[in-house]
Amino acid sequence: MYEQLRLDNQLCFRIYTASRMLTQAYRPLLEPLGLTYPQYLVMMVLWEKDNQLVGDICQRLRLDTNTLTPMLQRMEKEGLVIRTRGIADGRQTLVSLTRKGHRLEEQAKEVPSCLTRGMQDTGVCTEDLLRLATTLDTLMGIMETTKEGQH
Amino acid sequence: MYEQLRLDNQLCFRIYTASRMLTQAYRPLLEPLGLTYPQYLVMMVLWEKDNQLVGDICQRLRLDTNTLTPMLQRMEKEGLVIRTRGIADGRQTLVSLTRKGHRLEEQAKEVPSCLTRGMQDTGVCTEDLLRLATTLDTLMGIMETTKEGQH
DNA sequence: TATATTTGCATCGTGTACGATATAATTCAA
DNA sequence: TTGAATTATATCGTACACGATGCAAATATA
Repeated sequence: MYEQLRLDNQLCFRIYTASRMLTQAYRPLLEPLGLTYPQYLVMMVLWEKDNQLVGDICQRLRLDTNTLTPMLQRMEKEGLVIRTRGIADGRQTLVSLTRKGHRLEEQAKEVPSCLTRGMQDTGVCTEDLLRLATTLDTLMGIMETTKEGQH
Repeated sequence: MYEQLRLDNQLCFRIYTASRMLTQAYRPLLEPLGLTYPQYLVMMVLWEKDNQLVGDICQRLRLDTNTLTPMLQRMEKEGLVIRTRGIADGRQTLVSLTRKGHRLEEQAKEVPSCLTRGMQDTGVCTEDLLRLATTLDTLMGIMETTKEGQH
């Protein structure tokens, strides 16, 4: 029995599980909006700035086109976005919000607080969560650079 | 523009991205073993204790049978585990390591240190990572209880 | 003890993730 | 300027995740 292979010693398993649990926590809040969690992320990117290229969204969410293209196609079918071929550069695809997609922001703005409310008075202080965010940013920065080192 | 909908303010997005990046970091280490990251988790559970029920593994990894059953079937086809119907209780399925599955532990024991080595001298101290783990545990504990409150 | 309920697992359908490959538009180079 | 590399997306195949449903074995109940 190797100590380093114990599940409880795996930071990665914690992050993996926390990620799934958070997505599940979002589900009941996003279902009324007709969004999955990854789609909600795309919408946040577009609410921040409309009319973005597929590549822009890829960069922002750190997802590749092989994940985003089908997702955007589903969102287009749902009437949330429109995909138009680039005029200047014919290879590009521009993603824009529809009126429906824009309106959804009003409903979505309640989602974050709904999720946070459930965590009030439960022992996690804001300070802990800020530190969590900072450490994750550091960790991701490292993984970003070590990944590049492999090329 | 609602401040609470800014992507950079989303703790969940950080955890979601960190989880994907970590899985990607594991990939080149696990590929020689013929394992995906979720399969590696199953193997860790079985290396800790052989001959476990599907339900035991589900509980440990917080995954449902609709995820694990197909995964275990693939692993059985790869010759890593054997699934046998429970004798005492005919509904149960017992998952056991094959000789090949056992042997894999010897190779796998190098994986965690390989991953950690790349992070040496990069600014994240062990203390930060321990705090990260603690906060995540607290967070998951909260989500566990608030989820139950919905029933 | 016959039937209703529960339990443990499997199956199905949809939506991500992601490596690999394809394709068309653009740019580079000879 | 024409063919070769590059770039921006798209498509394909495989493997998760997970809600919903199915099913047989076990248990509870009348």
